Amino acid sequence: MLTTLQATDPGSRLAIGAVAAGVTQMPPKADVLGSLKPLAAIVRFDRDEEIVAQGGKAAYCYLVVSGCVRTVRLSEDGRRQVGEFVFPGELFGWEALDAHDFGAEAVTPVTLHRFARLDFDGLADRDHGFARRLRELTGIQVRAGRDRMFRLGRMSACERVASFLLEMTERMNLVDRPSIELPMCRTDMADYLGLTIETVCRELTQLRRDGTIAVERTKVTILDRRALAAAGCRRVIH
Amino acid sequence: MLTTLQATDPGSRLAIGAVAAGVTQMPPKADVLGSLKPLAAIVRFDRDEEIVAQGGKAAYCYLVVSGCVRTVRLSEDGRRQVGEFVFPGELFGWEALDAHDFGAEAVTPVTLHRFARLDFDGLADRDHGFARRLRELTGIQVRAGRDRMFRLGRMSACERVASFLLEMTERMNLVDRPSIELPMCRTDMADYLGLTIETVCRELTQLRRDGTIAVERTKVTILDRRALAAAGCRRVIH
DNA sequence: CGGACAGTTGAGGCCTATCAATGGTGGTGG
DNA sequence: CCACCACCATTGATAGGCCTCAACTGTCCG
Repeated sequence: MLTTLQATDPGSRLAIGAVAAGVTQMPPKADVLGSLKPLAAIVRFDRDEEIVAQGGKAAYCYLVVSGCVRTVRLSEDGRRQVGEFVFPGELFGWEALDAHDFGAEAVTPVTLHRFARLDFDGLADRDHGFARRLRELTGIQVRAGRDRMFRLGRMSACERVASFLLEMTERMNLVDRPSIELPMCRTDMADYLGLTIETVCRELTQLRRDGTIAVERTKVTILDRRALAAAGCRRVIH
Repeated sequence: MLTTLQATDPGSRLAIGAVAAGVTQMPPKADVLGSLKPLAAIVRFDRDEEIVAQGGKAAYCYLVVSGCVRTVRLSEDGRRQVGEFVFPGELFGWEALDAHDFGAEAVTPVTLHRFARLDFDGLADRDHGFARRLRELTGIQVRAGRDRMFRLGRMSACERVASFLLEMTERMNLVDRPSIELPMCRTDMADYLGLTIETVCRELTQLRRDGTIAVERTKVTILDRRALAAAGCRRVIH
């Protein structure tokens, strides 16, 4: 509406287009926490272990050192939504209010730095740079959330899966490499994308048959990145 | 956040349940901006007027004084996603990075306070309280985004519409009153909920036939709040 | 009055969920 | 070492929810 999309130079238009197409922004692997590190406890969790409980008191937040974490919400009737996957160098749990609205679980064995939220806020009060980077991080997180909103609200299954694969290559810093090892199982992918496992499988198969990717269990090789980026338009004819 | 709200009493667990059911949290109508107000410019926009362009440079952010604003993303093929509706007392545009990933348009005639992002950041540097409230606001925004994510990814059309109506009564501070005047048209609702206008209509009709609500154009009266809260389970049998 | 527009309702089709069965892999214990 | 089991992934058949296309109504406004 009101498409006076005036201007904003041609470039930015394209950039947004890319985002809308599912290429989500990647958080900078900044050491946001520099001066906080001495206060960190190192904690480890096994695969599928619960790190924070949904509804649990938000006493700590975490920085992923190695491995992969998922945040999850489970509704009473068993429906499950994965909020996000968290990769090394990224934070989670710091934006909670009093309680964690999403739980967190280890997708793979993980090593984490754990910070007391009190220390966290204290540092933000003392250190403007830290507070500023925190606000920047906020922007990144909110933006990522909006990308996912578009994906869930307006993308077909095929597009969701294709954009997911592209997102993962970015998130895992493997843009230049064709092959990625997905840490999460199909169920996690499905609950992240708002689909069923079966549909995720079928779309992967479809992309494989098209010669766009190769799949063997958790390893996905992107054979044709351009086609993957364009994927999904096949079925959505407007 | 971290505001010694550490009273994770039994209630908070329930609260999460309610959130998962689609009752989103309402941002506090705090005057977050106290000391910034002198720097604000007052701006007005007519219905459907563009306030910030999608992809536009993020020079300003806004506080809604009166009226309602929607944030929108438009993809190249015309698909549209409404990111959020912004009501009086709430901010938008402050979390942008370099450019606005969503545009903003006036749903109704609106009056806004406009702030330069630079002033905004400057104040955050000087005023810990402001910075802290900003972080708190972040948490609220991220949480609301997650609620919508669950809605878009895991809720049926009926549930989405029902939870939307409940969200609006909360957002507009009309929880106690049965009748609300929705400021937005069906198209906006549909693009917010990831549905089509027709489906939104049909679900409203269904709720009306059930005796749960009464509808006349933009005015919706909630006849049976309990039934509305439970709505949608009808079609999702697990 | 007529035209534009938002909202509503109906018919039909597609996309995705559901139900079900099979194949493959890893772990465990005989 | 291999049988067995549990679990994940894949594929097929079918059903159903939501979208698409279309027609109609009511309202506003020139």
